[in-house]
Amino acid sequence: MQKYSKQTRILLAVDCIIFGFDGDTLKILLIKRAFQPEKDNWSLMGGFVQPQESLDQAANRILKQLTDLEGVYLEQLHTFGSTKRDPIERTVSVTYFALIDINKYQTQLSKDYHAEWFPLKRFPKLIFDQQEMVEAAKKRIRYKAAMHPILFELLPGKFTLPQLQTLYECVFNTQIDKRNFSKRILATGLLIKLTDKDKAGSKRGAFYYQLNMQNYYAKFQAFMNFIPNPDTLSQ
Amino acid sequence: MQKYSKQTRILLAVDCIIFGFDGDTLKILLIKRAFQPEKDNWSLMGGFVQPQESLDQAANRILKQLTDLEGVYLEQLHTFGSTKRDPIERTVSVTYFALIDINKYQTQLSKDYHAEWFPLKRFPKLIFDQQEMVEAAKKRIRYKAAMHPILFELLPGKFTLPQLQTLYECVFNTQIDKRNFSKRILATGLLIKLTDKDKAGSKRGAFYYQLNMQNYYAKFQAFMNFIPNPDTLSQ
DNA sequence: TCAAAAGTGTTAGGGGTACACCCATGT
DNA sequence: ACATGGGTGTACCCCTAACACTTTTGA
Repeated sequence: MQKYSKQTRILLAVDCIIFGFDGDTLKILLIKRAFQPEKDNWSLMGGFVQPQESLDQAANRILKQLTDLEGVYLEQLHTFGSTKRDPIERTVSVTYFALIDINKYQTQLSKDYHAEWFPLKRFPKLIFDQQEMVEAAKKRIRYKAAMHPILFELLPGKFTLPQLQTLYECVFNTQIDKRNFSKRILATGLLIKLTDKDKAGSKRGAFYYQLNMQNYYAKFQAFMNFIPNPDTLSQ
Repeated sequence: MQKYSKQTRILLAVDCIIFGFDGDTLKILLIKRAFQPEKDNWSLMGGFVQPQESLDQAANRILKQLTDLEGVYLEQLHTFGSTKRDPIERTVSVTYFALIDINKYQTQLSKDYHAEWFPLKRFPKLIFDQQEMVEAAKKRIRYKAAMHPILFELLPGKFTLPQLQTLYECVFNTQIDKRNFSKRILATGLLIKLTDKDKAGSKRGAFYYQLNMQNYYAKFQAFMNFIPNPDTLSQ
């Protein structure tokens, strides 16, 4: 027996929801689709899974194609497989979301794909069921950021507390008291205060911080309190 | 243009991690694989995705095939797609986990598939990468149960507090003080105390409770406190 | 009457939230 | 000098965790 002979093979794609933060607003990176159907309409960056690559490899390849970035935070989100998603031919799509430092993004690469950043609160209609994908990604990022320190992936290596707070406020669409916020964040031991300041945002300037990588990896499981002394809750 | 002509189609399977709770131990339901490769070895229940069904439909079909149950808690977990997972032919597997009331499971159906319940702490070696799938499911169930009242799906309609506590202790592999546990659980408003008792577990008997479905649906988002007044964190 | 599990209340401490003022600096 | 955003401390309250005894009843 060499093959599962009677079974149907299906087209498999990967679509990436790419998040960035410009200091003010959470954004997603969209492209103009280059081929039919829905040519020239706004779409997530995606591509078909190739025979010799894993899903994670496909996602990384697709992300690199558009952003030229490697080693960024990329996590599988959900697989969408309703039979009519793509009108041309049934295609199952495995979605990933990426968190990138928007400053590392090379603007010129956008041209090849006619890519643009759009605020998460106001972006164009997307093809197929991609609207639903973005919604799922938004939920997941909130969900995860509520318990794990993933939002740092959206910031440069050096950042200020006001920047970080704005990011949290964006993601959770809420207002946070800065005194409580800084206490809480600093109490995690995740941050190292640097000696220099960012003078861009104000006259006085705000101190830069960077991640304490030891604590960061150790505490990635973080913030849980429903169950006393659980065995593991990580991931 | 009628097809994405140059792309490779891939075999797509669904595998289900089926959890049950017998009052004492968390268990998973495994079958003896009926065909090559790995014939007669222990495996998750799975099957290929058919051309005219969605992934959710495939998962429900597969679950029903083995358990005859419908409408049970079933959630997509993760999609496994390394190229060498299945030695015969590349197969991407979308995994789902199911939480079922073990009492509703019809033992006789097991015979067709040579199915058996195994304690999550000690189950046989599984085929391919299914060990990893079970690990992922275990993590996910803990993760989710820490914040959402999903464990009720593993219990019958009427259950006692000691039963519920044992279940939590199993899932999180920890010991919980019963006074604090009952206070916390009852404070959620999710439970309705019934007038009759379960006399099976003790001489005195323990009161039955059932879910308050209004509150259950309303509070499914539950237990979060990192961010004050978040917009939404549901899922 | 004894063993085994169910059920219940109090206290102390820590963490969270609410809240207001001073500081540094560029214009 | 003043406007703008950065930075810090305290008090109160609630929630959590720790902890022990009584009740019921079948054997």
